[in-house]
Amino acid sequence: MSITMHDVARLAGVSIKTVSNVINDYQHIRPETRDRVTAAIEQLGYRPNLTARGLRSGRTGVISLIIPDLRNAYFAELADAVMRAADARGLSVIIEQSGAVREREIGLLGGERKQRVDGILYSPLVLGGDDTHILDEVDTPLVLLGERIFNGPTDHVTMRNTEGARAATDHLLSLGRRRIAVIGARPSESISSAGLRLAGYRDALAAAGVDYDDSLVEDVGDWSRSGGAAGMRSLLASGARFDAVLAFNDAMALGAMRVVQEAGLSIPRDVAIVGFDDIDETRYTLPTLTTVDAGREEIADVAVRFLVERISGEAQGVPPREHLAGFRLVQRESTAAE
Amino acid sequence: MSITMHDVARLAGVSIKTVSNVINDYQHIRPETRDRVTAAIEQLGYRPNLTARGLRSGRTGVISLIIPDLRNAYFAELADAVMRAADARGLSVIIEQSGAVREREIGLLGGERKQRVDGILYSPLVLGGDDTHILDEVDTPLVLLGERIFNGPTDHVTMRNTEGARAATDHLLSLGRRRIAVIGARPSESISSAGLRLAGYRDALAAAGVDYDDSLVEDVGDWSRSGGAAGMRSLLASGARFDAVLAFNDAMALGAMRVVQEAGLSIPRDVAIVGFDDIDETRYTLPTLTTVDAGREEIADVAVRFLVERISGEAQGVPPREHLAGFRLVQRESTAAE
DNA sequence: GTGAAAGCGCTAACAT
DNA sequence: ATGTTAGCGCTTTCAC
Repeated sequence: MSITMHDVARLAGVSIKTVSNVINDYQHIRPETRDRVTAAIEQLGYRPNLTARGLRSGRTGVISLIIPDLRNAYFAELADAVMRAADARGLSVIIEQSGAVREREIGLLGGERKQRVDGILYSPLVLGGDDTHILDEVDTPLVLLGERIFNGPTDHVTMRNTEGARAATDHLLSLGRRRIAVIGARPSESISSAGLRLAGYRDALAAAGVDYDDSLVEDVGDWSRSGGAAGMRSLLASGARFDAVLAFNDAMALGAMRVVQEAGLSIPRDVAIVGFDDIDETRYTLPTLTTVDAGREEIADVAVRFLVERISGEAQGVPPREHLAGFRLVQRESTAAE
Repeated sequence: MSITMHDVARLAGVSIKTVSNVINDYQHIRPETRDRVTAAIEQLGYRPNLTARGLRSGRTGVISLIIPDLRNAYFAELADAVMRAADARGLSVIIEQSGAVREREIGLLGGERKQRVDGILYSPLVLGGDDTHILDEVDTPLVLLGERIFNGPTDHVTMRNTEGARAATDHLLSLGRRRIAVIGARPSESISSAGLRLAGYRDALAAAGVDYDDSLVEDVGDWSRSGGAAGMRSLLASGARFDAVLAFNDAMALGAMRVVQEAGLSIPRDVAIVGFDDIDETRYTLPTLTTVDAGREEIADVAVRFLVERISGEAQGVPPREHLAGFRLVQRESTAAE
């Protein structure tokens, strides 16, 4: 059916080994032989069969990215960054959505399908520290993303959650705000985005001598727009007074922003708002949203690099690495000084 | 290294063919033999090697989805829908981003990488009708999405752009609005989302006896939030009077909405707004956005089905099919009656 | 510097 | 109903 190395070899009058050598840039080939082979490849429009190469070499040239949901802007942007980083190294990316369902999150690590990939970038949302052992049983190279699991058996790339939240809170404090509400806290969790960000918030308050008031801290189910909206409604209904809000992600910040505006309050005059993630959208809302860019690009670049180093064996024997990406507070209208 | 069929066969005391038969649900196997093999598979934790199967069968079990950019919410949601549809059929999806760059859009159809997939879902944004011949040269099964190319050599799944835009315009007219601005038009293009939607707008105006006024029609470069914002700024600066806006996608609608609000106008009182696409976000903005759900799920389902039928040969000889998904006007606050 | 041949793990003829 | 065998297209020893 399609053109194989044999066809090329025949046309060039060489053996298939020589064709293989040319394709793989083997050094010791006589230039004229190389030219003859190259010409034959050109003439026939030959393309190496990646499946056959994969069977022989054990590599597929594909990695997978396991995330909760592409409809979540943060993950869509992470996926974009990962695909660019992978592309730069000649890798394709299969995206698998776990839907933040525990069984799927675990199942995706074990199924047949992981056979199709050389390595996995794994961003769990449900799995926690108690599940670390699950990673031990994965024989495919894997780089962990996020903050659900620390000190696992694999490389890990994540962000400076605590420092980022602290910087965001410091910023609000610097505007003279003292009653800073939080949306998205999960007091029961310490090792999670929520827990780490809450710690940063508390650090900043403590350093400024402001008391922590848990009536200002909202636990919402879903880190979505509607979750943020619900959190804000609950805050308003509680009668608590506040002059600023730190939402633990941008989606919640935007949901909260809507409710604040509906309530007739002005942003930032009555309530200043800061989000987290720096999703694209935050530059176009009314008002634009101050947020923390937690280093998505860097996370993607380093994660892909770590994975490639594990796949190639370059990093063989190197103990699990941990990389914390840099962050940056992006100031926009939602916290503009008057 | 890993467990193969031979290992299973040896343990079960059968030949490797029998193991293959069991795995592939071949009918005529004695139940006890099947059980023995199944037990051996279980015991060894055997997983078939998909690469080897792929080499042998010529199928990879992977399809690719070529889209402009995952950071665009419409495409992120399309990708989500496609992945669900593919998942239901046991297929994995490789996403490739063209970045809406012509060379990449064409290049992705030809490179080595397409070898890794059984079929392609192709959603070009730059390629046009003049490029139809490019599709002729693709030997991999391909289903075309979008409205850049019609009557091409492949199956095509798209939406009812004209009818959707007409319904949206009819809705605005039914509210008594007569000066309906358009954002996102491209008067030079007739076969494109912009052209088809503009036609629907004009149809509705004509049917209602309202004159078409091209000072109300904004051509913006980018169908993004910032494009929509720029379009609205331009409209306001022009001094044109309008009491409604039809934006040709939701991102532009949201950008325009921001500018309208900044200008101190009320939505929907002063200006009613309708978007197109029904991205998730439109349910959470302030006000929520009336929009056209153009049948994204249906598009994904049908496209994957068409592709699978082409890959399997089921649809061999069937001439290129065209499917137009149903649409639905989703009424929300941005066009609420007072 | 190049060729011959083995075999990656599987499926599909063909046999039995 | 099950076993034998021959490749799928490539890379990789090992010769020469």
